[in-house]
Amino acid sequence: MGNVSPRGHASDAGQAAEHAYRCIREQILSGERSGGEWLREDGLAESIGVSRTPVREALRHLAAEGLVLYQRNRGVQVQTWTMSDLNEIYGLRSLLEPYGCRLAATTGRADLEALSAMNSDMEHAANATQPDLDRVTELNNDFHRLIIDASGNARLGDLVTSNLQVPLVRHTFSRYSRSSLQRSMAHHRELVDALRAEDPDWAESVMRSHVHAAWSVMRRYFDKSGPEAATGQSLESPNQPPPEEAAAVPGS
Amino acid sequence: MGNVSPRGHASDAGQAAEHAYRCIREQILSGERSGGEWLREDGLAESIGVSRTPVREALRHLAAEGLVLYQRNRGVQVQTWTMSDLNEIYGLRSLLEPYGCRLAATTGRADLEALSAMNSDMEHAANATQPDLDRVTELNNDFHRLIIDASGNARLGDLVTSNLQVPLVRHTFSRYSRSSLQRSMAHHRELVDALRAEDPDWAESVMRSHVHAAWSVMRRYFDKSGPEAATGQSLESPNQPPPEEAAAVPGS
DNA sequence: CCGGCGGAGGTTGCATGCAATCTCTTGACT
DNA sequence: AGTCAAGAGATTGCATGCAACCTCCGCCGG
Repeated sequence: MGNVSPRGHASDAGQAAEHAYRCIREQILSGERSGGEWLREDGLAESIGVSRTPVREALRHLAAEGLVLYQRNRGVQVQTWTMSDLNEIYGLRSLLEPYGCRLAATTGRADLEALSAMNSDMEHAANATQPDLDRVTELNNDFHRLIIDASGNARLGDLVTSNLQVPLVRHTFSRYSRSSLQRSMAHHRELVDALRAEDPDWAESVMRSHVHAAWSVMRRYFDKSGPEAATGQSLESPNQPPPEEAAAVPGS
Repeated sequence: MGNVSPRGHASDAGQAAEHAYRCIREQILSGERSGGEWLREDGLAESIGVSRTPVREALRHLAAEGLVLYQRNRGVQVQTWTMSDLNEIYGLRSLLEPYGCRLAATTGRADLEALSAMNSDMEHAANATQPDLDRVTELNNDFHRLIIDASGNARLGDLVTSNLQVPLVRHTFSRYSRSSLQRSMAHHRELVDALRAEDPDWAESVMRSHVHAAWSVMRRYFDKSGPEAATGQSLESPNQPPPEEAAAVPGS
């Protein structure tokens, strides 16, 4: 992520506010902050080393992105993710990512060399005796980002990264079975081929399959483990505040 | 617009901040503030009657939505809209709105009575000897909003209203020819029928046609008049004769 | 035992003050 | 005349203080 939003509407504020925003966002996305947890302005300000003002701006920004829940005069808490949220987000991603991929195939603006290199690195990291899943995740994000940027529709990239982000995806690959992981890699290779062929239909189809496959993995995992695993609560301290019923919602 | 965002992530802040946000947003969307215009915190604060702090928060929010351009230590200015922006936004709307409409047809959660009533009102307002285009615009927005809300995907509505808004659409109907306006009304009636039939393909198709038709009108107008008209600069004059250029819009 | 009430503690909401940064003008120098 | 530089003015960035509000606990009355 550059210091400026892709389209250049530059929602980055001053240094302190921007720093606070990234810190808090990173903590939420990484699962360091569990769903439902209260984010106190004072505490965050002290831990980040700035005053409350930039922290407030960061929290507002995160609220606009839907990562935190704002409640007037009460504070903000980390958003909790239900099965319904997951379905909403993947439903939209399965629409937008293929669209971006289709556009990228028609513009031919994608850097195929870079994409190929990422895939190689990714496979290397995934197939090692001790797979480096964090590295895989990072490369995967970059891969998707590069394609969506190549679509030429800057708002599309903004939408996906700002409004359709879920903490879970950070640990997505730790939930993939070996075969699912291999299929994901195969999808990536096929995507590059489709882009090279400049075949919009092909590219779109592969990407749609790719997203749906990921969706399936998440759904299965979510069903088994419940929301608390998804929000990172179960990966936290042994004793955490009462889970606040995050309620498994009947799928949409 | 309720005082709470549809999904309930409640990005509404305190009274002053929320009020400032709505004031400024309204000024931008209505075209009262022209593209490129600088928005000074101090001036806005005084005109709204609050201090700079809530104004700053409002501006940050608007920056996240892409309505204003933030530049560090320099200030914010109203976003300028190019043909490319228009295409990006309508490209995404032509994807998301039909999707929402499809979902609404499957959930059957749409209030068909209300939609029908809106259509009647809309036609009445449009067919009067002196068409009330502001009223038509308002009803049209409500109509689309209701459908997208009925999709059951709350994020979808958020995305469209928060990230895919353009000042132009406020005056969209003043740019419609009589025949285009009639077609738009016909689309609306057909949409209700498709929803009543609970036919996802039909509903999706009609909505896609509907958005593409609007896109075409905007593109044509934009080409002729240039961006400065789109940002509201040229609409300041007291007398606004409905252009009524008899443009036979090429069907999608 | 249960429900309503009031005060204390804690947290956010907003206003204000000051420092940092940018812009624009003025002036001197080449 | 053109270019560069320095200073004044203006504007944002951030910190802090105080008021408003919410929550929670203890207390009283039924």
